[in-house]
Amino acid sequence: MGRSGDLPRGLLDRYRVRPESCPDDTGCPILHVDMDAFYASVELRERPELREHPVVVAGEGARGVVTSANYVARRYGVRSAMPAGQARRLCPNAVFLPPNFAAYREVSAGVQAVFAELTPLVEPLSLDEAFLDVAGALRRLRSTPAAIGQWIRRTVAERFEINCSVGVAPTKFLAKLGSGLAKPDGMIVVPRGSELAFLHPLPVSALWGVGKRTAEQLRELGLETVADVAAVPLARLRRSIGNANAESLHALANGHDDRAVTPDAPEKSLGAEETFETDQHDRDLLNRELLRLAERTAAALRSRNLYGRTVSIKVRYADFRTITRSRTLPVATNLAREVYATASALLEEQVAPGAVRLIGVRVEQLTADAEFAEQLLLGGPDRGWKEAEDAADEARARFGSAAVRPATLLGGASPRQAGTTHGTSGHREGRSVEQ
DNA sequence: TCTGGGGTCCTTGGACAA
DNA sequence: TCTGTTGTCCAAGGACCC
Repeated sequence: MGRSGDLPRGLLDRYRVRPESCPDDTGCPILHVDMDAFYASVELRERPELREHPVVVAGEGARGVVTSANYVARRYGVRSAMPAGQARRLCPNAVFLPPNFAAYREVSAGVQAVFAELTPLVEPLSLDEAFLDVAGALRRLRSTPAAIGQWIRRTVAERFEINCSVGVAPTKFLAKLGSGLAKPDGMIVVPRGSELAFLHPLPVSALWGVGKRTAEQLRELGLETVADVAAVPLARLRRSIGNANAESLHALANGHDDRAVTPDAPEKSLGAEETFETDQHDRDLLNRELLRLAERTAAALRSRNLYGRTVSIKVRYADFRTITRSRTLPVATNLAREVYATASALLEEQVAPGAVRLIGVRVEQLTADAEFAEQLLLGGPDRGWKEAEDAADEARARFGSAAVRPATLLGGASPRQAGTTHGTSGHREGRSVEQ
């Protein structure tokens, strides 16, 4: 995907792969594969009669947002991350569907399996996109990067009835830009040696890490294009946007990006959050919601055999002001009871009363090393809780997630609308169309 | 228009130890 | 003993990504 919506496509035709021509892909081992309008495309597999209609996948309820829209809906101005109400006004005849993450995960796993047929060097970024490094596979496959890209596009379309776009380049950043610019259903090769010619006409928003705020700051410096950023003295950039951001943008703008494709990056944090259908003042209700979110987060930790040391809560007030408060525990945990106790204490001690629209729990400083935590638990007062939560996980696995719930949650309906809960994958695709 | 949910990374600033 | 420096950890917030 990438942020391709505002990029000058006309300049890029010479990089596009066509049946009759392909740019030189020598020295371009990195592929970025990105599904087109992924969630909407998965939905259309089940509802092919809607293919020519505008279709929008959006969260239900008054506060839902668009997570995906097919290209017909995009012609009406529907964009991902747009409030669903606004999308309805723009395109009243669109078919609105609630997200079905289980289906998206299933298709995503199938697509990942296609990648695995080619190379072990696959780095998934989300359900709908991944980097592949095919350098080591070229000889074995007796192929070229561009031919592999075309094979992926053909195979994914045949097996899953979904189109994808591919960028082929010497670096990850350029491959990702390429796939975004190739959309929909296309492929772009950025030949080695053409990096700067490809990059420099693009607007600063094309750079990885430049969002709305940073783009504004760059504009204040008089920088409009990637070429401008490449030419500005690094010290001037540092003063404006900070050291790390400046160095990263300056390097990217000059075509430098030596990041490798890394298949198994460890997770740094895990969490869950919920936006209420209506703003909530009731502290008891907020506490019950914290318990529900702590349960979800701790179960996610245990399913990955991870423990976390820092518990943080997030509260968004009705005016959208957002605060976070965190506390680091002496010992890492994956027990809902401990996560909840810490979260609840943070709420009581550090969060001022007020109308709350969102509440969340997150666990950070993750480790797979259970030794220290286990030692303290064994024989200690918490040992029974660990066994109880392990048993609860087993029961959920056998009988479903509703099989085991804390007593305080029984009968206490969430103030969210029914059917809006979901798993840990809250990914939205199609940032390219956000503006 | 009125803004979800899951994440990562960076900056700033305070506390504390060496 | 006092002060300054440096490094590390922690906490909070912000920007960004999908």
